[in-house]
Amino acid sequence: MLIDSVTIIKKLRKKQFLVQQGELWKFNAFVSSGLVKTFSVDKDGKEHIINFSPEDHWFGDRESLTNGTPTRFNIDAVEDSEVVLVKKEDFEMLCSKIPALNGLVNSLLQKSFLVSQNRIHASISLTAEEKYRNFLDSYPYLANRIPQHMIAAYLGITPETITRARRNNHKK
Amino acid sequence: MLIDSVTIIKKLRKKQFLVQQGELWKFNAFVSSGLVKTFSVDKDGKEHIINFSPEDHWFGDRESLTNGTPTRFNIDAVEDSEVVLVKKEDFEMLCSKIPALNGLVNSLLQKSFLVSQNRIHASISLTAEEKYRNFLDSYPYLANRIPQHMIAAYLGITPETITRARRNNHKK
DNA sequence: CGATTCTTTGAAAACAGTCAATCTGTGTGG
DNA sequence: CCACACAGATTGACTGTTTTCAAAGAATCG
Repeated sequence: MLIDSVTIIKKLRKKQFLVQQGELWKFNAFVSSGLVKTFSVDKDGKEHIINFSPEDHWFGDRESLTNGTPTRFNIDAVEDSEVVLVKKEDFEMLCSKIPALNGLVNSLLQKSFLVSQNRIHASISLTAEEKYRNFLDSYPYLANRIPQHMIAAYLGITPETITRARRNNHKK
Repeated sequence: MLIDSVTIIKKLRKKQFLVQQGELWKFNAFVSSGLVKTFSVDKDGKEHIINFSPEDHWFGDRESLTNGTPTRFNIDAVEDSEVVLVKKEDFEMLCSKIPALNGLVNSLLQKSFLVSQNRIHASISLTAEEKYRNFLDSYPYLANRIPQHMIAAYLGITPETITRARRNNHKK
């Protein structure tokens, strides 16, 4: 089958890297099961999480993919996962043979953009506590799959602050 | 001409609203001259700026446009501006008559997404001072057109913090 | 279990926000 | 052209939130 011939199935164990900063990223990627995260590591060794991608979500570094520049991010598995990779050229070939794919890509891109915009809005208008509660509201199905320190790294706050936010929330 | 027949030219004076929260946003919009900003106002009356759009940039609320929901944002003019509006239906008509437009839309969307992602990354990994310097580096041509308190509202920090960042920076 | 990873706690320090007053510059109307 | 008003920027003192650090406590997993 056409699609099968260009897909690469890859199993990742928890904590296994799919790509590391400095490498080139050449795929459109899809999580068929599990959960992967995209993150950077700063000079102090701290992780900053750009994105969580659970099953049925597309992911990858569009910047590296589009511009051919080395990626600034790492991608690894939060849980044991299975991902499907399609090389950029193969994906473009698919798009030309299956025009409807373009619409799909477009709507995914649009959704990603809206999600990003909401995250920005939360990021500039909420307190640390509110950011955490907002995360729980937005991703209730993820909250219990992701360790607290990773949620902290995603929100740009510390794990301790989350602990304290929970304590406060409990009292209410 | 085809395009002329569907464009609406609108002049905005500084501080004039183009749309306010709660209304429906039905356009694809382009700044031909000047500078507009998209922002929310919270319960304390504080502005949070989602985006600055200078000349030659597209803007609008894609969420309201796509989903037909009332917009959560306001858009007004930072400087006297001229904007070009194309109604959603007209724009779709143009897209069907000029297929190349779809590619343009897609690449604009992709660019917006990458910009958003960088902003998120800055937002979760930098200190207030670093965010300000990063803004100056990223948008040197905007920094002197936008009052400091608006840059603060864009970065999610206070104008006073920017003043102090400048003072520190000067000493170096 | 034993080891690792994750979370919680408390105390201190750093950071950024708030508030109120002052200073600066700009533009407008008399 | 001046004077005044207004918006924006700066300052300093203070407050409050968040981070940092180190230690101890859960929880999880091989």
